Amino acid sequence: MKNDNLKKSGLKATLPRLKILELFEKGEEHHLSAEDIYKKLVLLDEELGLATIYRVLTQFEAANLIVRNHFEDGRFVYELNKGPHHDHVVCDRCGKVDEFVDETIENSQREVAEKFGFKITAHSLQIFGICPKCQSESLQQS
Amino acid sequence: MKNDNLKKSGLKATLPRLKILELFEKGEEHHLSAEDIYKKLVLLDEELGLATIYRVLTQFEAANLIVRNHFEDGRFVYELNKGPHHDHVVCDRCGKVDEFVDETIENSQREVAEKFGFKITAHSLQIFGICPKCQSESLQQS
DNA sequence: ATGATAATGATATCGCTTCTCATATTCATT
DNA sequence: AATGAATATGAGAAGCGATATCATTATCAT
Ligand SMILES: [Zn+2]
Ligand SMILES: [Zn+2]
Ligand SMILES: [Zn+2]
Ligand SMILES: [Zn+2]
Repeated sequence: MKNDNLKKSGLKATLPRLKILELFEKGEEHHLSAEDIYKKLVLLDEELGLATIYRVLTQFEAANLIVRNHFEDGRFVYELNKGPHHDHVVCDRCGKVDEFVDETIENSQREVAEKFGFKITAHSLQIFGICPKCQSESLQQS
Repeated sequence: MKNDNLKKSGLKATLPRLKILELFEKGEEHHLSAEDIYKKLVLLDEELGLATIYRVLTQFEAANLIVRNHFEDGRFVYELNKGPHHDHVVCDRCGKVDEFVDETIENSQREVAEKFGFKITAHSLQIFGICPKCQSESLQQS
């Protein structure tokens, strides 16, 4: 039950938190910004204050329920934290996001950090490019 | 001569542009934000408008004179574009930045992009952690 | 049901960046 | 060197994502 999920994280089971968690678990879209969530809830006639959404996202991240990502478009997007860490391939044109896990890269990162004596806490890797669909669309234009 | 550098890029050799380029080439600090540049120029009694600095940085980047980076602290930093591409290791505590080049990672990224059919345009990789100096400082406290 | 504790939401504010537009500078041409 | 068309500058406003404030409301152990 969702209630328990929240309580295990030390968070009261409030309506806003349940709505937001539900949205993520419904999973129509994988990576959601605060604004995305706000708009989706408005459509469902479930309006929450934007401030609440920002707060809840921060709390969910601290509780490791969700993971925060920054795809260089000026805002943060969040996704449910299920399964192992992954990185992202992002289309410059349409915003499509693919996910990947690459142990070679992960290992090399650890080696780099070690070489500099850093105790690694996190990393952020995005590959930007043009997705197949957008490639074929530009061909048609020219 | 710096004038020619700018003209080759199709940019008029104006005072603001020369001052900013000079700051980068002096190289006291490697990664500079717009605000950093503004403050440094104020100290040198060479005040420019902040708007101009932002504009010039955008132009320099478009002209490939400088490279833009985002270290997840909410603003962009720029560095002179000399030599090959590199990525960054960033200290969460003090902000120290080390640079590295890792062909294994670069190659794996190309493979990932290929696997998804993306035509790669850029990537962004930062490793975050605690630098050696900050590690020893936390030891002393506890 | 009650009340202490914590959460919400409207709004103000923040920090970084971009936009606007009147003024000033650059630079090719005389 | 002076002229003028084209371009750049800078002060301030505005944009935008995110955070802070604070009076009101909801939660949940008792
Ligand atoms: Zn695309
Ligand atoms: Zn993801
Ligand atoms: Zn440090
Ligand atoms: Zn660098």
